[in-house]
Amino acid sequence: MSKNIPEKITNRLTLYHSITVEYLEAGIETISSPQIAQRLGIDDSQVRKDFKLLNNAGKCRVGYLVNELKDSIEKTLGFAHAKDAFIVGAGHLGLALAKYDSFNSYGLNILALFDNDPQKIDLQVNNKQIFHISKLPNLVNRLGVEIAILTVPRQHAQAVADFLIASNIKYIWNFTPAVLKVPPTVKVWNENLMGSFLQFACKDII
Amino acid sequence: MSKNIPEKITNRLTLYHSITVEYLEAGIETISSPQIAQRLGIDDSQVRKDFKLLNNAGKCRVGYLVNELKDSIEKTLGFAHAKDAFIVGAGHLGLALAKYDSFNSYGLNILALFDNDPQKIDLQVNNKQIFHISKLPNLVNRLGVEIAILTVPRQHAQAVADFLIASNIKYIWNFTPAVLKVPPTVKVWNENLMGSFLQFACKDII
DNA sequence: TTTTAATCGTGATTTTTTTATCAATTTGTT
DNA sequence: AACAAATTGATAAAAAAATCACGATTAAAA
Repeated sequence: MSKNIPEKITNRLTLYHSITVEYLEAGIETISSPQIAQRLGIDDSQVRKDFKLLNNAGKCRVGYLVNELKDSIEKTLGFAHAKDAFIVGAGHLGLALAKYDSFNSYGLNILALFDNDPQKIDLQVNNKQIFHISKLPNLVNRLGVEIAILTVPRQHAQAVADFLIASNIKYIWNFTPAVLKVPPTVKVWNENLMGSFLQFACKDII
Repeated sequence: MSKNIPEKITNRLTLYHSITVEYLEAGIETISSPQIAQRLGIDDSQVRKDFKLLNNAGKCRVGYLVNELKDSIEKTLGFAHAKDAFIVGAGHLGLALAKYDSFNSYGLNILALFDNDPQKIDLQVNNKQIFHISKLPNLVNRLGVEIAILTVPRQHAQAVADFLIASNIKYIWNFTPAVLKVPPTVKVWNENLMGSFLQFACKDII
């Protein structure tokens, strides 16, 4: 799956996907590229070009079948290949992500949370247990989990990341503002909330 | 601020900024473009090109002064121009964002939260009060707030957005997976968490 | 002092992404 | 049945972004 689709296209595909979900719920069966383009404020030929990746023909004067479109986006983006992950840091953000059920339908399976606060240990969030961080290495190895979602405070981010790496975690989805130092064998994906906001803010809010 | 800096560059600038914060804390006074580039896995000439935007000369064989770099990134990205915002939806994600103090230093000032759950009304989070959503239109006008951070469940996203727009909100930072329908006078910034994850996942986790 | 190696600044080149264009097709309308 | 309008698919053109390449500069080492 996924011959390394560029970020921008992946991003647009997920937006198209959200729109297909909405159309299906509304009982609408077809959708056209200009409709989608207008909704997202982009060019309609861009939409059609993206759809070429999906091997999914449209029909002149009608558009695309919403359900086929949705399925092929899911197939192309690999929603089906569920990947297991741990959330590290059971603060509000960690809990919010644990409760975010969309993850599941997008192929991300949160198995458990970890924290170092004794008060939180053994609580359940959305059917996922919170463990003490010391239990992580063992569980990583037993369950073969490779992905960690890092939601600890910035000051602890690097130390916790080092611990995750020593425990065999291979992919870190980093929600902290720290820029992690990792060996080349480990991949980091920075969520960078502030960067996202500033992109927004710099556009035209002065 | 900001003569409309492209998204990608803004994003990199915030990453550079995080690194300068870290270097300052470690007491390191200079940093070179290859150092930064290696850390982020990008090309060093890219870093230097980005820095040209900052009007901030480096020194051959030495690099850039960390504190100057930090200041000019902050100036260029407009951290100083604080913008007020409301969080709409006091679930875990809303609370997490309300507690996220970095927002402040990046020029985003969260004034209050809103929800429709009577249990939550009047609670305080990080010195910000939770109001009933019905109080929002009045407060928007009294305080002149233009930005709303939308963290309600997907099913309610469009309805709440409509309400925000009717209340004079001009910018919506959308953390829900819904693709909002808004008039051209209103700007939406989609956070699109799943898109972000899939970009990560599609890279090489099969 | 001279040499060496690291780093900057920048122009040229390549690659990627976006936008524009248009013939062909299909549906609904007259 | 003929026509008008909307939409696809494909290609070409334009714009934007990333990478390469290299001379100039500077700090440290020989």
